[in-house]
Amino acid sequence: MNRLTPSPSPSTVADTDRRTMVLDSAMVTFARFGYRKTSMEEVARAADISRPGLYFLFSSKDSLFRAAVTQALERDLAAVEHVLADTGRPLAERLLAAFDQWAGRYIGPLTRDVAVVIEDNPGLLGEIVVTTPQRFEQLITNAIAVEAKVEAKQAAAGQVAQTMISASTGLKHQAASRDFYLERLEVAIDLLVR
Amino acid sequence: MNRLTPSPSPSTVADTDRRTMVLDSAMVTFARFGYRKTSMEEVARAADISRPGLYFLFSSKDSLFRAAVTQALERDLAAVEHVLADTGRPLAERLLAAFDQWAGRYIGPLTRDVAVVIEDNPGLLGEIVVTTPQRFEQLITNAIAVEAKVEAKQAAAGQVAQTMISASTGLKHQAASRDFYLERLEVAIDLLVR
DNA sequence: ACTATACAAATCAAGACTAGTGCGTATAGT
DNA sequence: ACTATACGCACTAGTCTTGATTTGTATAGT
Repeated sequence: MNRLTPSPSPSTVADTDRRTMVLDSAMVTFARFGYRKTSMEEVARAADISRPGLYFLFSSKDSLFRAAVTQALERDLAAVEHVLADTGRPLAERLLAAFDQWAGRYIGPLTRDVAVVIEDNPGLLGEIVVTTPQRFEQLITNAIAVEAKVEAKQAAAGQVAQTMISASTGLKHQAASRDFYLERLEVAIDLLVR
Repeated sequence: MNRLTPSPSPSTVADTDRRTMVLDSAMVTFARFGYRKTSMEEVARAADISRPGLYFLFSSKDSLFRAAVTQALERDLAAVEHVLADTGRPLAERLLAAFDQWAGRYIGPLTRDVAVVIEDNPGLLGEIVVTTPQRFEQLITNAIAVEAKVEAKQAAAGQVAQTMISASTGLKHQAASRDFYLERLEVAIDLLVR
């Protein structure tokens, strides 16, 4: 029906890039001012297109926001998957990098707003905000279970993953900087997968 | 000068109890409606004294709130200390009980408000809200260090304590019920002090 | 060592009104 | 496959007034 299904038209690739780029700048704008105080005018200006043009790409402010957040989360999850797949590196190292992609990069003074605007609008976003963390947990659990040699440790992989995620969540609230978050989380990971 | 210094008068004990009881009901009222929307009239009514009588005991709304929060935190910390001191019980068990006193009991639908009203008014409360958690961390660290037989584990006691607190903080945000919090934290503690 | 009553001053909630902003759509043009 | 312009509708922000609360204190009484 539209660009969600790949079409043979020659401009499809360019169109997809357009949407992607618009969603990127939209996410930044939403993060900066919050959902409510961000106008479609501002999003359009940031994306360097007209406001009606924006409505041509996204049917409403809601759906634009959902699409922007979905893209961001999906991208993060893909990065997490990619980092964890590099079995050449030690497990602890991969886990730290995975958590950094998932949460660490949203801790600084500016980037924090991204996490905030997502957590502030669960009603608008629907199930994405609950399913994506679940998929993240599954990825972490698998990465730990695969590495575990003893059976007992394999069974505990889920518990280790959950504890690690709780520690990460706590640190997200305690940490003022990405570096602080990473330092503390590295310690936590070492304690939990040793 | 006043009741902060023990006086030889025969009514001193009764006075202290009065203040204590007033502070208890005040804390409940503040938690229920928030600091701003709680009137001195309501606090007085809940404590079953007159409003001028309340001003006789506490010079202002600010100082009443500070005193109420301080007493609650101090009591929690004392309970934590007491639980940890019972060296007859296994370490993991004592730690779980300690965290339950510190955070777990403030997770349910009603009790949550206590934690919220404290976190919502850091400006009014001053340094209490930062020093008390530090003292809690110290208590946990000591409890772990004392138990550790190997030197290496003693050195890591601080790291274990910090990780445990981060997990607890994360769980406080993830958990809807006290039971969920306790189940997950028990797992975390077992993983960290095994 | 309080209670009951009262009071000035400050703060706050409610209502009404106005001006402005923003969403979604339509239309004409390129 | 868009841009430019415009329009109706809803909603929000700001302003003002008015009435009610609330704070802190004072005073008289027990």
